[in-house]
Amino acid sequence: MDYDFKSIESKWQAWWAANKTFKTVLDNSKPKYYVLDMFPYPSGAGLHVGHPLGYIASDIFSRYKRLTGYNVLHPMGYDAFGLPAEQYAIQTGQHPEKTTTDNINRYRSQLDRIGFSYDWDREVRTCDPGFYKWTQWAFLKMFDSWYDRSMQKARPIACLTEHFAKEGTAGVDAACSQDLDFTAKQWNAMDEKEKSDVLMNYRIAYQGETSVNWCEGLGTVLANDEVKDGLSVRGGFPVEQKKMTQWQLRVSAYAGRLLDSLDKLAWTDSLKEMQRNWIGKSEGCEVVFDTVCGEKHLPITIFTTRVDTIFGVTFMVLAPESDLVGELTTPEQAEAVADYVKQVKKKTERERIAETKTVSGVFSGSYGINPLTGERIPIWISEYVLAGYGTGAIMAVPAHDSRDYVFAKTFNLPIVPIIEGCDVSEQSFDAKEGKMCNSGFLNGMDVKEAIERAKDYVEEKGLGRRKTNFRLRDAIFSRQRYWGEPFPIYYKDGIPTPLPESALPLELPEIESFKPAANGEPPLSRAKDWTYDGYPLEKSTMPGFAGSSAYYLRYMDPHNDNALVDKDVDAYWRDVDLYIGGTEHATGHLIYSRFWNKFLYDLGYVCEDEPFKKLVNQGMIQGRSNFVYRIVGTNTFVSLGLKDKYETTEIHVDVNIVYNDRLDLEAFKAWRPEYADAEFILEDGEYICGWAIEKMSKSMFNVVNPDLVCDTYGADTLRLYEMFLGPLEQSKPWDTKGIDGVNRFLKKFWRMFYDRDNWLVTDEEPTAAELKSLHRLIAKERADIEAFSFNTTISAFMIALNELSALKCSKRAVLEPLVILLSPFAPHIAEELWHALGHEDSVTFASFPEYVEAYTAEDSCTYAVSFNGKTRFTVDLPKSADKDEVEARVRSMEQTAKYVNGLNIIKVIVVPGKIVNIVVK
RNA sequence: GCCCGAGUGGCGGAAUGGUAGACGCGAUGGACUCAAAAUCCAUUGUCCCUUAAAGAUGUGCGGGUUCGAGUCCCGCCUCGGGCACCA
Repeated sequence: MDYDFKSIESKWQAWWAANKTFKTVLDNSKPKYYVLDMFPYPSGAGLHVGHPLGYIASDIFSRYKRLTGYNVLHPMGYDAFGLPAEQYAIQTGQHPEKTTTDNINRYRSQLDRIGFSYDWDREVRTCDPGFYKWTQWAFLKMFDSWYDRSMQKARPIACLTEHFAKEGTAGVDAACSQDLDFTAKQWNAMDEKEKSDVLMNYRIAYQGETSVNWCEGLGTVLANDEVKDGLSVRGGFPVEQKKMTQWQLRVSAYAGRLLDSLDKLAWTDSLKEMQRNWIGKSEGCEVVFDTVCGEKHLPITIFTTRVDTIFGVTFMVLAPESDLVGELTTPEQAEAVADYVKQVKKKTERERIAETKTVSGVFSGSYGINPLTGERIPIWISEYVLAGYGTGAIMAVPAHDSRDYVFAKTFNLPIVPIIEGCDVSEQSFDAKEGKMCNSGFLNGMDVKEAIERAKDYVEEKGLGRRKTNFRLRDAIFSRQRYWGEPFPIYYKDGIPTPLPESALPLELPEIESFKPAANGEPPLSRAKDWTYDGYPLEKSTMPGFAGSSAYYLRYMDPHNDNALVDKDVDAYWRDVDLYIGGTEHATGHLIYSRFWNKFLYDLGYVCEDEPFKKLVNQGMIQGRSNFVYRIVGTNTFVSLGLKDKYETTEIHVDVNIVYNDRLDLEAFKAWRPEYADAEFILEDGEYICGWAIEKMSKSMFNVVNPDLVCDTYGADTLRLYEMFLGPLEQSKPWDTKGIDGVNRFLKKFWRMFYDRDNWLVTDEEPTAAELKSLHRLIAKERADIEAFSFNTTISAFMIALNELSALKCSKRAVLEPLVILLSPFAPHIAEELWHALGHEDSVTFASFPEYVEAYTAEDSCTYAVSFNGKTRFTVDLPKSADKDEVEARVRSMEQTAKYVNGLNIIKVIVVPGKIVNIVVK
């Protein structure tokens, strides 16, 4: 009987589905293990071989964990709201729900062919009202919460209103958009609208005016991570800065905690570093500078991390968007300033990025007073200072900051060095090292010491205070789109009012066209009766990251209609033990999800404050494109090795008609009508194609569909091969070159059991050599899987199989454990053989075999053998050997005899466990 | 510019500081076959050499530590990724 993967794979896939083999239930008698994949956005293109890479790895790990006694939660679902479906809807008029469902079905059938052990009863779709009910619910909770900085947690807004009614803002330390100051009396005198406006300043989900990335092409605002180089990531439309009122999430309130708890996560250092950079903590100082604008005095606050350089301040700079610009511009400069501000506003984000090297700015006409020296310094306005960071105003120290330096050089402002011996004639001295000079009481101090001393001084004299700033901004949470979660908010007399929980889910209404409505209004303004209780409902929808922020919690309890997740269920599954996905979500989903989880944790809805304990980033699978070379002006194609003899054009050719870089000529002729009468110049009778590593995409004709691999080699081979390709984390090109190797391995494995029509397995006792192979493999597999080194696990399997097949070992006592060992990697063939061995239950429920120390122990250590101090060779000797035994062994070795041939051994020195030195003459 | 990560045969890639190149692909030779496919066996870093033995050399470059370095340290080069006026 041959290894017939087709019938085996479809048979067991059907059997698993019928028996619900992978159904997971809460089981307090077993330890839990939660393995999660980043759920896919079901795009119209379907899966290519790169997508399943992480899914295969997580599936192997899930199956392995089940074999080692864990109750494993391993679910899958779809991130189904989003722009592409909507763009497609706008172009074709098809309802996004329909295309999304179609795409999901396609994904599902592709996933099913690979033999994943998902519990499909737990599937979630973010566009399903039963799911987005809980996205909306979480939003309502955020709307109804504020962040108490003194307690470092989110609390119900009711606590805050109570406090306001009694004491006003006194004693409130809240994360807010703007520092407010009012008394209880003032608060109590406010009307509904005023109170609503005040509370917006504190809510965790709030509405506020902000400078947003407006994308005209898409008709919506975008988050920073949806914009790259001034273009939208989806669609590549230009993006400009615009002030708009938008729903936002006060993610910035959590910046400190998001940063601190990174330390306890088992994520890669590079990913943690990315998040650290994104959060961007900088510890410094706010300092108040008095300013003189004509007759007017106006104190302005700046932020700096280098207070120590305050004696080197020679000017100040305001961001063009800063409110202070208006206040500090003198009449003489008014026109110049207005021109400049107008000019800056006109520029798109893209142009601003492109022009970072050119320096621009204008003098405001006002002066600041250095609080330490009393010196009068000019105040400038320049776009190199950002309105959104710090206070939008800086003190400039050109001698020790490269940006200030360039500015000073351009506008001829003085440069005063305050660190001994530094040369600032060509460039600034930015390093935090050296001794201070020209700096009053700081003179002679080391820079690091001076920073601390200066901060103390500023605080003692009441000139400012220590301050930690973060780069992390609040997340803009509304999108002017249709295909997303509606906000559970209506406007009662203009006051944003939350829907009652009982009204959730607020379902997306049907509309006729998905285009933005007139004057930039969101598509939902086309909906009839988009009202609640007679009042208009919010018309924007939530962004893509809303639905993906807490989906891992919903998998725990997907059918619960009364809670996002039941308390007891959450207490069992707790958090994701292993999360597998790409690095592209480092500063998007993975930040928002952590924020969302911490918020739910603060309110007591979940029991862990971090959602993803361990995170593994699978690399990207790149495409390997193939080229043919057409001789210019002909329909003749020349093979790679001969192409330099002709003038040729390089043309992408479908990789599916190329095998090991050899072109299938007939398939090529059939590929496109214009090639039907193509002619070829071959080398050695073959057409060799050129190749290049590129992104896997339709336009490069390098997309490899996993279905095709399943057809030709089977899912087990696909799974093994994707893992065998190299380390999981590494990006690598898809190249089918080596796939025959793992396929051969499976065939060979099969032949241990079947020889044509004969069942070979016997009940004989295995020999010591056979047991050695088996037990070494078990030990290796356990260690390697735990370390996510799947490629070496497969190598070890191949070695063991070669050894055992050389021994013609078809003994049940050896093969049965081998089947279990193979089952995480190649579940179909393992299931087939497991049943052939007489088991009725799935191999899923078997136990991972134990290894016996005696067969696996490494009991030798390596000695370096040297002659007169020069090492000649090394030798492995038993660890147990004593000094004399080692000496005797080494003296008797053939190699020793070779090196001392014709010489006398004077003395042998043995350093236990390390060196044997033989002194010769 | 700043912060990570990586450089090993024809290729993908292995190597707790201890025989570099495991395992796989490819290639070459052979067995089986009318033939092919499949399968099996052998060889396969480079150089010197007709071949072999034997040797030399060899993990991006230059130094260092060590009896011993792909691995650790210092200084470069190249490639990949992230951030990018964040004061």
